[in-house]
Amino acid sequence: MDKQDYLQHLINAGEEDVQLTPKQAKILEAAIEIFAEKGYAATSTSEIAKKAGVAEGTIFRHYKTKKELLISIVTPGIIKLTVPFFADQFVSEVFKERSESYEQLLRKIIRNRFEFVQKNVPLLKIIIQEMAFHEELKQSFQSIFIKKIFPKFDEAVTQFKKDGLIVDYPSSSIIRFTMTTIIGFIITRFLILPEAEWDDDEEIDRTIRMLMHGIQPDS
Amino acid sequence: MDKQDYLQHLINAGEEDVQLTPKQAKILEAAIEIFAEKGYAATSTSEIAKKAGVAEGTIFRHYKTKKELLISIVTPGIIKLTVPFFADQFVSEVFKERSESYEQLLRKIIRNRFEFVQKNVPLLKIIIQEMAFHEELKQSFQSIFIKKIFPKFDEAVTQFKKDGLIVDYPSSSIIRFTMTTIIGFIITRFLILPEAEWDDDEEIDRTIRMLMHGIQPDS
DNA sequence: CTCCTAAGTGAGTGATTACTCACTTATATA
DNA sequence: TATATAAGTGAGTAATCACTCACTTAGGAG
Repeated sequence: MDKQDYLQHLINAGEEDVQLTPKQAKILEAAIEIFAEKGYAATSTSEIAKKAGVAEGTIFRHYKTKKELLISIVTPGIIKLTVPFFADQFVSEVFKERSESYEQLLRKIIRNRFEFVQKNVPLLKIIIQEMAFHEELKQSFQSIFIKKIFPKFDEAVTQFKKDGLIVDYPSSSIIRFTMTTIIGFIITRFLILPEAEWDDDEEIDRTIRMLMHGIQPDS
Repeated sequence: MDKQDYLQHLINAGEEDVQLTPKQAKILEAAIEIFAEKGYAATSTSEIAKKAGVAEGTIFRHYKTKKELLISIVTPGIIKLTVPFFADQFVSEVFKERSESYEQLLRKIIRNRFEFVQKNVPLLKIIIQEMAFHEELKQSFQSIFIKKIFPKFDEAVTQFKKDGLIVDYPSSSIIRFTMTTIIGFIITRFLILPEAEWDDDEEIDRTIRMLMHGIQPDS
């Protein structure tokens, strides 16, 4: 597989849940739940089988190893988490419509990813946890980030800087600050303090406003 | 143990490395390294013993269980990570010297924690990873945050708001934004992209400036 | 009905696991 | 010097692990 095909292959992986046996779907469902709760290494295949209501051998009929099961969960998960940045219309088009501001773009991104994470909290937990320990997963993500997300972000930021709409710092710093703000909010909202009372619309709005204007009073 | 003593007991835990046997120190050292690299659940006690150069039984002479070994690493780690917010002079005094701004306070915090993390990257990895799976650890941290960190932060933010030096949003939003910015930077710097080229002084300065003034151009 | 293949099963296996225990060695105190 | 206590050891153990395999069941093609 050459490098051109690599990302396409990854993307296709996002749709591979089409031809799943009912029992295979149950296995994935159970594995996601338990991996998220206890972590991959602390989860036994017998436990997954029990929760999925299948024999332990059935897991290995579909996945050669326990690790292959993890990968078949996380890799499509990474795709789905980052796919808005793949879709050409998402960043580039928004960026081309000059009427729209960087602030508008950020609002779209944060709302879009907020809703995705809301529906996929356990998946996000697994991705964050297991990327730290499995080199292949980290590299899948890094590859996507470097080839797809960063260039588009960079294109937009560079243009907005040129137009004098955002501050003239290095793009890498602006992108890092932007992403940690958005990701930090989403992680706080769903992983760290999911049970606090959140006015989501208000908080998204304030987060973007602080990102754009900082925490000094309006001048 | 009543609740008053609880935090004091946690703080004392930070100094318990005084009366350590040489072999016990080796065990802790080895465990920190391997836990950080492979995760607690994927690490065997035989592996720790081997790396520490001791017999496996020696580990259980000092720690009743493998989990007790983890706790005796992470709990003091949490203390050391958060202790600047305990120390009365750190936040409150800075806040009382009105000549100093919120920006100055943030610079002190970010520099101080930057240097601590720099010297304790594996420890930070373990804390982040294992808090997700061990309820006691999560609660230790939450207890410290709610009782010690948040109130002092809140006191400072409220005063600065009153003085018109920072924007009049809810303190919880300002604190969340401030913390995700600082933590996001430190995690990016040491865990996500440790091998990138960083001009640390410049980047700390820009991070605080973006935090204070946002990413719109200077007005 | 006869193949064929894929899906599903669960008892079985060798390796590894956290932890124990009877024992030795070292240190301190009386 | 005698004695007690703590530190250190490593062979041993029951439990659990990921994975295998001979087998059954189901469904579709000829």
